[in-house]
Amino acid sequence: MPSPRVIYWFRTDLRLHDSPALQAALDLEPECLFPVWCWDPHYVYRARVGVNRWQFLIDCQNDVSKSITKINPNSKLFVVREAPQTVLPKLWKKWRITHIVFEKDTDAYARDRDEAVRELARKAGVEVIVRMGRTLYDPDELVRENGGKPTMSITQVQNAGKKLTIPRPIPAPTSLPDPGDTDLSGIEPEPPAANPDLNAAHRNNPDTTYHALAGPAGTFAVPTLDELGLPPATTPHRGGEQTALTALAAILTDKTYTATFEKPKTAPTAFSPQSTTLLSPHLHFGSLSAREFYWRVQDILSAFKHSKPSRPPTSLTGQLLFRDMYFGAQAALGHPFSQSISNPSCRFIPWHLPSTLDPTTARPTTGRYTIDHPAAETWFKRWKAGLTGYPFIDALMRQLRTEGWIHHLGRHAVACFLTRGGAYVAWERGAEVFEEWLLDHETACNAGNWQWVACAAFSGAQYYRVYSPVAFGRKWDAEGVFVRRYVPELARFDRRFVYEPWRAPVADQKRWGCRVLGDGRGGAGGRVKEGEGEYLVYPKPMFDFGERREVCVRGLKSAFAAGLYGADESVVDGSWRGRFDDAGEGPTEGSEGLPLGMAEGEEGDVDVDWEGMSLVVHDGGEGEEDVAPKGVKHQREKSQSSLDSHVKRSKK
DNA sequence: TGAGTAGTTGCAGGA
DNA sequence: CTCCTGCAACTACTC
Repeated sequence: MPSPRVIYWFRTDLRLHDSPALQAALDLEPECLFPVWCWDPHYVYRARVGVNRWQFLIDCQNDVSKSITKINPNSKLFVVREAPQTVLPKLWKKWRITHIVFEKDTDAYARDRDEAVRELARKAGVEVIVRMGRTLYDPDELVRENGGKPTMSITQVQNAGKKLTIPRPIPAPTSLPDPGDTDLSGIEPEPPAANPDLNAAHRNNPDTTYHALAGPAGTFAVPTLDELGLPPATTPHRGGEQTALTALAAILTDKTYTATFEKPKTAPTAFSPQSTTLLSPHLHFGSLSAREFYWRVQDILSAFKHSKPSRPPTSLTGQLLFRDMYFGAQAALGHPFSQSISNPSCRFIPWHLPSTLDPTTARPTTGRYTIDHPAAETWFKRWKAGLTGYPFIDALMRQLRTEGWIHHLGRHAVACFLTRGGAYVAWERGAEVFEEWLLDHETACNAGNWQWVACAAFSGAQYYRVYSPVAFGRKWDAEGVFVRRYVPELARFDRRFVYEPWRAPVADQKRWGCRVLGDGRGGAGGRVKEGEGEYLVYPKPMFDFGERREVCVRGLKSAFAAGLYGADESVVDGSWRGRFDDAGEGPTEGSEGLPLGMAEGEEGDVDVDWEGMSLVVHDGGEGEEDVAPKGVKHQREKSQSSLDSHVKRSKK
């Protein structure tokens, strides 16, 4: 029996600590170990990945490569620039590989990819070894213990979890075998088709990462943003296992914070520092193991005697259980989990801007949607641009775009506003924007949380509980420090008006340097001349929130009464229209409609553009300055005194 | 079984 | 600061 020659295939497990799959590779006692990353065109062109998430991925790859080299100077992360489905068989042959080892991934695309690789390995006589390390539980086992059903509530996860164990973390290896000869001569590269490129809008230059299989210098180097044709990242949040472990250690040093953490009590307006751990991007890329996080928190809880520790679901460990819940839901439902139509657990609600489905696959891979309602299209564009005219919403959207992370409750506020609490736009439109901009984008968690907030699935049923774009932010940050930081146009506004600047008298607006005018087309940082003065411009609210709230609640009420789900025949074939009357918001033109995904109408593109997209609001040589007024504390403060009925509520 | 209760994260007003 | 109520009223879970 010859000694094993092993490819360890890194994917979303960019770490050396607590990697059961890496351990399994080492347990083979291989003659040589090739740590490989396949630069997958699916991620480069077909997933929505903004520049900040690319930066985070590259950080993680460089860090894990450095860590490998530290243990064995002859080794590193070998980035091979081709699809795994085509390049791995060539590597097996060339490098005389006997085994391929990787971490299990239950994402819908990953399952398809890995199944293809397994089949190719079988044909090539290469043994495949897979271990789960991405979540607390193996999602398939969690589903099995949940009666084979998708995990749709935290109670189900907790009950199913009782029959399973969360493995203790395993230490990082202290030695790694040499890789073998990594010669690629004779291998025919197969560069991918770049079209469609869902990330084309981000690129200044064409992507060149596929020009050579082992990179421009033939060194298997991690590609750069420059090679991707992308401008520099704007996020301050950085990736890498070392960064993650340092951040985790710093958090756990504060035992009271760790043991008494209650998510709903953390402020979405805190930004320096933020009120939560910001470890989610590391969980996504695997630069931190969820199990390592879980057990290190759990051990602190066990020893904590000062006061009552928090418990799931609000505690830190509870946050990890929610992650497993979404993974379990996706593991059971597959591709339909991240879409509305054909998703059996997603309540059907006739949102505006529905996805255009690919007729052959019934999946929304077209990247397009139907503009059934022109105003909704404008609302969606303004929401994405951070120009809704509601400062709290705009601050969050600008923070999301520039930094790649916003607090969970901030995500709720903007998601509610786009869907059931304002614009009545399909949650998939919002999920696509989050996919593009979030560092921690995780298909399962993103699709799941959007369905939750939109009241389409999970615990989301109390649709009459609507986040106010004015009151919610003010509850946490009465001074508006957060809004002033991310919407600097309003930096000088009085605290009474910073969440609703359109109410400020014109004389005050002028005194504070910003006029509330128009619909945002001038963009953030636009200016207007009036008389002697020149002022910044911030848009008026794009709709009356009180009115929209009423319309949305009525729409949800009729959708709940109809009781339809995404996989119902009438939803898939379009005959659902007959079940709604015009009282509900939505495309309700009667029973004549085409199937929803193929509805007629002008088509929109997900890469919306709005002139206000330039978010950097520095102007005329003043340079960057901290826009938060000096001396303002940014703790949680409450104001109940100045609520002069923020937006009128109309009863139609 | 069916009634009662709880549900990580609403708002406004009040004690 | 916490807790309560009315608003209108959904679903899952428990016993």
